[in-house]
Amino acid sequence: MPKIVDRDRYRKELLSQCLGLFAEQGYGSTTMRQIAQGLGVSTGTLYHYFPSKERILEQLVEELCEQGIADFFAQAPVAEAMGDRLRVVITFFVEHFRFYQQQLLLWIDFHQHQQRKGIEQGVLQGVWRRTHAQMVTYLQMPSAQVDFILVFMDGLMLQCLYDHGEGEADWVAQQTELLIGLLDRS
Amino acid sequence: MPKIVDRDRYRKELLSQCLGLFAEQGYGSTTMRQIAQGLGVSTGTLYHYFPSKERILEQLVEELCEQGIADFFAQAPVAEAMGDRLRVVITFFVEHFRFYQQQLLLWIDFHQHQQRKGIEQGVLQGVWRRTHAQMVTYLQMPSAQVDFILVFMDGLMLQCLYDHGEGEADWVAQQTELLIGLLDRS
Amino acid sequence: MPKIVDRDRYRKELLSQCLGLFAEQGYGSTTMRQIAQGLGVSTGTLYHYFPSKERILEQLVEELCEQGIADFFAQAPVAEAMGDRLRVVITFFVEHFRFYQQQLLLWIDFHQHQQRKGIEQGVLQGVWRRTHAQMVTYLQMPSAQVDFILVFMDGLMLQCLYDHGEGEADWVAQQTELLIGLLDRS
Amino acid sequence: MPKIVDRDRYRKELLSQCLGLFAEQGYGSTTMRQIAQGLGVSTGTLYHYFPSKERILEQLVEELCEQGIADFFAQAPVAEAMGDRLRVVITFFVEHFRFYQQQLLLWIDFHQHQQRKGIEQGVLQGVWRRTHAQMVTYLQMPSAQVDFILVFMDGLMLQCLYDHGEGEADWVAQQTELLIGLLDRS
DNA sequence: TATGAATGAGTATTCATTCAT
DNA sequence: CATGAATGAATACTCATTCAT
Repeated sequence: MPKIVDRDRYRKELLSQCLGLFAEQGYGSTTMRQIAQGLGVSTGTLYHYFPSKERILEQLVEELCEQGIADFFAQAPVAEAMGDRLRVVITFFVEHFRFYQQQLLLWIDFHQHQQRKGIEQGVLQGVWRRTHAQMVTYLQMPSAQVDFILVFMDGLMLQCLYDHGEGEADWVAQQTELLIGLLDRS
Repeated sequence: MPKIVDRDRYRKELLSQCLGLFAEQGYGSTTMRQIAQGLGVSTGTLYHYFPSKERILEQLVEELCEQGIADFFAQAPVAEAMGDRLRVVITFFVEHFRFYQQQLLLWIDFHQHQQRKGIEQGVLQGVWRRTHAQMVTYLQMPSAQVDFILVFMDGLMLQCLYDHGEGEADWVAQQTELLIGLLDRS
Repeated sequence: MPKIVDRDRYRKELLSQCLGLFAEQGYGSTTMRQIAQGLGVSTGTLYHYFPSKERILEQLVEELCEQGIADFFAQAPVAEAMGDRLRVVITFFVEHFRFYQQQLLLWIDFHQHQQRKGIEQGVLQGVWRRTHAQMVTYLQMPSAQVDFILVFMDGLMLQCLYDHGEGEADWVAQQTELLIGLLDRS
Repeated sequence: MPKIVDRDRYRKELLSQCLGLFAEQGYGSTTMRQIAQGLGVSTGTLYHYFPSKERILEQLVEELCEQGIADFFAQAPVAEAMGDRLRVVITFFVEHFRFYQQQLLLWIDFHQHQQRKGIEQGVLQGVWRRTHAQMVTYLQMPSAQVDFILVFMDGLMLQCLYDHGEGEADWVAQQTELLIGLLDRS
């Protein structure tokens, strides 16, 4: 039994390292050899833990969904004022910016992968809806406004992909403040 | 099999059709054969117009940059009130939603492609900055607010990628109204 | 009728220019486009005069055979002394050194081409035998010695392929003198 | 499917088998598939040992240079009389006739390959010069005469390419005897 | 369990050949 | 006749996957 736990733990460890690789190169342009090299193992070992390249992508998405917002609630304090709760969300988001950015890119790859295979986009839809529902619960704001916030944060990650090298943190702070300001006033 | 007279015109025609293909499958997962098939030509013809798959991506990005926002200004009426101008922008954006969405996906692919080749991200940075500058000119709003609008629209395109099948138009309308409302009040 | 003569004359003209191309790059590594470019015509025109790449090689070999030693006899004076006749041969050979060198390379290509197609080497054998016979007639020397001379000249062309850039002429003169000297003494 | 232990040894083994293939068909007309088939491996394995077709040719030439005349000296007895030493050389040459013939053809291919790439012919020049120098040392004959011998042997290999099927051995013997006779008398 | 050599189907690219103009 | 765009089979090369060690 402990053997299996270890194996699974290692598998997840490898999996999490794949996120960066896929985000950087794109799933389709990343070879199994590159992945193996990136993880510091041989291709043979890679195939011990994952049956195929396809399954790496799929398991990675599944894994991230499980985690997902869970991490946030495990740590997010309950705040009285809505403004405070919004700040909590944004602070958390900013602190894990790279991670969410990589996750975003992964979802795009996964989306294209599903499309290629002619599969319905149910998985990502589910992720998005669960995330949305949980944010509504936490923020206690109208659904449309929560959407607005999430959409904005997606856009923020995208923009940071190809611009704002040095001044990125400042720019993100400026933009998030703008968001908070606008929502406060409403 | 008619002899093409305007070689460059035809090249651009082919190029523009590549956008949809790359957006759907991702650059790395789209084969030259698929591209050729999608364009209704043979692989040989494809190579008659483009020296390599890589150059298709690069030329496509270059081509879209030239066009870029130019299309918008060619058609956008000058409005007195700032609110009207914002509506003009958003209406234009919504009307060309699919196109901008595909362009967004292409830029992500291009970004990863550049990263793979160890090239600086100057091209996309330039595109973004020019777009920003032109929107500032048109909207006559503070730079930060223009950023906010563009970021939001990016996020919108992303979200529509994997959700909102039927009710997409409504949802987009709701969200853009929210944006306009928030900015109006400020 | 004159039309045909013209066409044929032009075909031979093109053909003769192919010799240099094949000799330089090798038949297998020379593309039809390179040939066309080298001849200053389009690939379409090339196919007006030759049905296939293969046939260019074959026609070229055939053409050269017809010419072959004929050119020599058309010009070679009849000399009394055997030594003089040998000098005539060698002088002629040296004067057309590049041509014979290219022809040599062509024959090697042709030899490999025939082998690839599983064809007997009768053509080249025939060329060689006719050449030999004619040289015996002209030089009036024993068959074995004529062979010796021809073999030596083949070797000379080969060596000059990859050495003796500047001092080639001198070296060839030295070696041919050595040949004449050795044969004289016998 | 045994796991190869000595990677470099195996590489050289494969390499040496390429000589015959290139000599028979010519480098440009030999496909990687044919090579793989000829070596009894898959194309994948071929690329596991060689980065490109081009490099096979280049490595093959390099490898043969290293060996080169070394093999001769490893076995050649020291003879007193110059005539005896010449016989040793010629005997060795005749015994390895096919090998030298194939090497000759390879060098022609390599020469054309270098020319195609616009590279100076230094490699082959070097080989030839080293060979020449070593033969001068062994034979203790004047440089010009050694050249004469080597040139003659080159020519001999060439002639045997497209003639003398059955009676080849006899003819070679006759011609080499003629060479020895001529040089003896001088 | 881990390795990396081996495989061959699949990918990008080339090239002899055709054909509408 | 001449052209060069178009074709697709063939070529060089890659890469996910397997398997002996």
